[in-house]
Amino acid sequence: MNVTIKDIARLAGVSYSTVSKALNDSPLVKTDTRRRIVELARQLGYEPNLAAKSLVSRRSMTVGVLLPSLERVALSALVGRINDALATRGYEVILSILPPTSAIRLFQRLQVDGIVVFEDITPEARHVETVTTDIPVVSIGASHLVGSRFAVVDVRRKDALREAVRYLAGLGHKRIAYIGDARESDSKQQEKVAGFMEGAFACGLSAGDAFVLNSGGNTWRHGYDAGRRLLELDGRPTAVITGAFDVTAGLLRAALDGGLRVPDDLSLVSYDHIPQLAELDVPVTAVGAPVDAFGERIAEALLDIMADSGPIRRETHLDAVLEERASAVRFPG
Amino acid sequence: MNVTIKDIARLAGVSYSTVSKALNDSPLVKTDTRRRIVELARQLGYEPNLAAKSLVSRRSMTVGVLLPSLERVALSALVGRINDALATRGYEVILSILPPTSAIRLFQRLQVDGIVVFEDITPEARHVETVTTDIPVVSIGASHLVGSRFAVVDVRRKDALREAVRYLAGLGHKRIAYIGDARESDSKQQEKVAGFMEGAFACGLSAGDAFVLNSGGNTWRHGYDAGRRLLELDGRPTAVITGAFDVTAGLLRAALDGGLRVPDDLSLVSYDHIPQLAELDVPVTAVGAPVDAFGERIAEALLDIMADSGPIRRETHLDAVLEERASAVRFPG
DNA sequence: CTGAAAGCGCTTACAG
DNA sequence: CTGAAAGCGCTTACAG
Repeated sequence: MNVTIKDIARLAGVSYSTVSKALNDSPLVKTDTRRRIVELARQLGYEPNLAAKSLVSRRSMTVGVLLPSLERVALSALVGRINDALATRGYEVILSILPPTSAIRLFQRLQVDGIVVFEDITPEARHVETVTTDIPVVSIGASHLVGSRFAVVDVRRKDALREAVRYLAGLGHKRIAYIGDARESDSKQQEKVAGFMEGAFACGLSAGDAFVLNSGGNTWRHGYDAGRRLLELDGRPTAVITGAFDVTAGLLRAALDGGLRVPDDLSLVSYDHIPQLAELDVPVTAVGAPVDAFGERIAEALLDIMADSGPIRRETHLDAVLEERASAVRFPG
Repeated sequence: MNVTIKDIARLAGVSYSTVSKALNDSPLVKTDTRRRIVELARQLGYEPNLAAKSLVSRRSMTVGVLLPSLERVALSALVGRINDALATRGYEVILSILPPTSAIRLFQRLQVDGIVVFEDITPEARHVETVTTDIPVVSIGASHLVGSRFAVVDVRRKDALREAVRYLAGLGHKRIAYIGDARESDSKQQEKVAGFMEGAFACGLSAGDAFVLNSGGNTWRHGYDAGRRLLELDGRPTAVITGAFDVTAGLLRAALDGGLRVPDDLSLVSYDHIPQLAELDVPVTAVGAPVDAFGERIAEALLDIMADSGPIRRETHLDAVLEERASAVRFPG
């Protein structure tokens, strides 16, 4: 059997309510007593029973994160940040890879205080039956979940892509390609494509000079494959904007393997704003919401709606930031 | 506020203990009453409070899985199987990517009934302080966790690799390479290398004819990179054994991209026994513990030690199975 | 500053 | 077959 506050109380010769207070840093207990109790708890390897705590306090101090997989680097990074941000506020984070409906049900039973949903990777999930819940939910982008206490935190993707085009055009590039997942089923990917097109139009590029190469997905291998196709292209662009970190990594590898010099032969700007972009073979210029801020804002949004007990809906859109690195230069370089 | 059994009881005009029994399919309650209560619960969207359940029943019906990431396909597949196997027995599975010490502490607080640990991917974790727990733990391979109720479930990797060599030698191949993560820090990878060497020795291959190409890691890109190196090799092997699914996928792509025909120019056998191997560009012969059985055995081992209340330690080693597919043929083909 | 009491939502003997 | 009671481990007014 596990150690309980009653065990500690018996050994310390106090009542167990005093132990409870001591362990929760209540000012109501004498410093001396508290120290003794805390030390005893440590020695006994006491871990509070979250079930009991949550039952009486009506909060579990637990947040559930529903995610499709950890296959994308940028996603793993973001989950890590969310975890850190919530841990700072004393929340535990648990993950589930169950289908949305089951995951939400599990989270309800566990009485989590909040839920974070990544819709991003599973467009199929849209077909899943709608789940309604009173638990505060933060969704990254839109969601099929209908909650009465609901926030969307998202990145201004369009602006990000527009900014990337403007930046490269400003460096004198006239032929620019967007390479990323351009499947129509995923609205977020479509936003990036739209932003790219708008940016190209605004910069006076013609349809022939600014074009989209659909990688068909956002993994390393999609990027690598797209990179190989890029190498064989007639009239290769002088600059490329990639739609996600893993695509960038794969494409960069393909380009370097193919004998292309980056940035000399090809300038590169990547969507996703994570430190890993600086650690690639060539440090890559990033555009997007910086992951630290992104994770922080997700955590904040969740804590916000958790603090509020009434129904609430809000949206936060993070501004894109472009961070210059060595991967893009003036053309002709 | 969420719906509780008291709410249901009031609306149904019965005591809440009757509701509890009805909802738990107790034979002590009249079929008629039960049906009425169950229907009412459904209508109200009742979800049982796991905290309360776990507090009184002393079991949470929850299993924690501690994993470093979901980056490897074979690992994701295995986690999925474990989840299914445990769900069948009524257990919920929650994941954590916290550092081992923190994850175990969280699982203790959540009062999970069992823990599954994947040591595999993080050799660094060995340096982490040892964690002792009374919660039943199943580790895939050895672990730095010291529990009093502990089981190891693992694959006979050596045998698997030996079998792969024997199979290819039996097909007439004389030059065979093992390509996979051969870093010395990871004992599991070392086992595969050792099995390969033993198999080569037993089949009478010389050191020049059977060699190891260290991919330096087990991801797709490690496999792809190794595949490119393979293409440039003088005296290329006629058959290759790869050490993990993602390595196989990357290497196969590199080989096909490089103009090599599989299996005509190169026979291929992959470690890891997952259905995804059949879905690659060329269906690949697998050797290892079939993932269904693997997941099932992990779940069984955990349920076993969970059923037993005393201290217990046991090891299960799964036999490797070789499943023939189109990727390997007789040499000269 | 400390302790006794009530109660969180549930299950499970026990009595009827 | 149904209900009243005790209790799981904890927190939190409330009394002292």
